[in-house]
Amino acid sequence: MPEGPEIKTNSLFVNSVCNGKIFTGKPIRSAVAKSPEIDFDCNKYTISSKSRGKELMLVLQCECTVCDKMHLLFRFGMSGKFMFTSKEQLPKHAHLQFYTAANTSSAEQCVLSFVDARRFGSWHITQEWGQERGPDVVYEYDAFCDNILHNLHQETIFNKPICEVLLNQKYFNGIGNYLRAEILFR
DNA sequence: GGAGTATGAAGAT
DNA sequence: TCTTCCTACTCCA
Repeated sequence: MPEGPEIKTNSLFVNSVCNGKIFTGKPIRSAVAKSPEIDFDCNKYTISSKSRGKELMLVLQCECTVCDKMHLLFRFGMSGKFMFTSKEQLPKHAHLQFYTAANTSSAEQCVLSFVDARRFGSWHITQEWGQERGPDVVYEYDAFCDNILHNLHQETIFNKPICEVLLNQKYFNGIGNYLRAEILFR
């Protein structure tokens, strides 16, 4: 699933389902996950999201003034996605789980989870976007264009078949195999 | 039941 | 440039 548009859609989805919700407790990591534990044990926090190319940033914001925000950078690999379900319907392959507080407006406890069947995806505790990845074509259109126009003279990068150039994430952050195929076909 | 396929990308050669 | 990580699904004998 996940190339730029799907990452953006996932980010909008997270913001939609988490709007007005309070989350609680330390996020739960599955036993087989390779990405780090999240030491953010907060009684009441909110979750918001933003995206840039193939990366999605979750922001955990504690309601108290004592705790700091925590930023988590996600890459989705080949099969990553976010889901929001009841605790009872937690999907298989939910490798990082954020639980809503039980006493919020909805009666049952819900879970925002990062689901990734193939486990090629990852998360990192950082607020920096990937250093080797270029601007987002939607959210940073001018920077996206400038980045390409100012580097077009670099023959080792751009003097190649366009089907190879389009996969260079330093300039086309968010383009993957299916998008380059669609773009070149059209 | 086995072979082949899948939207990523780090690490080895 | 090749290999590896991993699961789910389709197709075929």
